[in-house]
Amino acid sequence: MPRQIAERADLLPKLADVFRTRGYAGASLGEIGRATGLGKGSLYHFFPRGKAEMAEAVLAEIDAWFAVEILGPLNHPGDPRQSIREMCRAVDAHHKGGRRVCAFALFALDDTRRIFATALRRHFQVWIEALARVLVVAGRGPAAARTEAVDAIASIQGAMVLARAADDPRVFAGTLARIEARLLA
Amino acid sequence: MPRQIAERADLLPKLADVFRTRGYAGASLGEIGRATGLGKGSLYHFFPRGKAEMAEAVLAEIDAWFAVEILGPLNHPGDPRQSIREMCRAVDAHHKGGRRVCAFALFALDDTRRIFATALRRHFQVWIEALARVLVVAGRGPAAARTEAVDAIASIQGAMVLARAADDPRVFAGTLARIEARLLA
DNA sequence: GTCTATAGAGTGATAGAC
DNA sequence: GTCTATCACTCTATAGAC
Repeated sequence: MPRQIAERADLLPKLADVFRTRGYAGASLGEIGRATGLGKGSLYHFFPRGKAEMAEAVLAEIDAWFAVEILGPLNHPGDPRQSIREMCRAVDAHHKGGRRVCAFALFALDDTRRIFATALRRHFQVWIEALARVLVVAGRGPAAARTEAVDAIASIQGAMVLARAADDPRVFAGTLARIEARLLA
Repeated sequence: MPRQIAERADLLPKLADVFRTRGYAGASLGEIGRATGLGKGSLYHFFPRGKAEMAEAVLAEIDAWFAVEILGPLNHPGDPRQSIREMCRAVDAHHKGGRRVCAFALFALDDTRRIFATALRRHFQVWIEALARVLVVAGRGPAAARTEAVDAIASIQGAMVLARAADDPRVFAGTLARIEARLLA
């Protein structure tokens, strides 16, 4: 069947699922092949550099989603409180209410982070800076805005850790609600 | 000559190092053998159930350390502010100032968490409850103490994620200092 | 014929189990 | 050390679109 059955873009959500559940080291090509329904030939056709390129593409796609859904509201001029509300709604959607981890957080914790160091650094840096700018518009001083942004984003990541450890997504939802309340205060 | 050169207890710190840097799936027996200087035969002598038993032993050893260094001060009757200060000092030591991840957080994020679900749930639950009790002694209401404990511990975990992503341990130190200040407020 | 998407046998290396 | 299974990956073959 030589006709185009799969497109690279269609593969990315399935790849993301595998990396999110297994981690980078734990995601085997066998599992990836099963999840996508593709043989190794097809996978290497789309991603000539193999697993590393697949994970890069997944991170890039998440970043593209972030640019629209998270950074978009934050960079949009207007009511900073509205930007914060939209960010928190998007964060909840991204994490499926505490049931889905962020691949960036997952990759950051083990030595997978060395492979994707640049993407990891930029992802969180851009987010922190965008949130800090909104907090300045909302009336914080520049230094306080920066630390508050760091702490809010750290809390989001940590809430996912606790929710997964407790096997209870509500831990994430509860913490996210308090983060939003504090940012809006 | 089967003379006893290694003891199981002496292996645990080295095993912990491997699991912390590679993750559970990424930690191979080859790497573990290299780190411990032991052959596979010796490893299976000490841990008949293989890699899973090694990781269990590592988590149990961390929990034992936690019981003394973190839960000890929290459960010790006396000045709650002093308990909080000692907890934060122990947390900083445990994470080597942001340079070392917590194996529980690492295991919680991917599907390794299913293997160690009970240990993960209990680890954070016990910590949250002990910190919440201290906050009640410090004057918070029971519900506020509980949410504040959850948020503080989530922030600690998330600060490690950000510190690793930024490749800058100071991110952890800064956030931990602010967590301590808020708990003491 | 060329190009692209596919399948999968086959590579050596290495995995975990014993 | 020895075992088998599986790893990431390579390569050949092939079927259709042009």
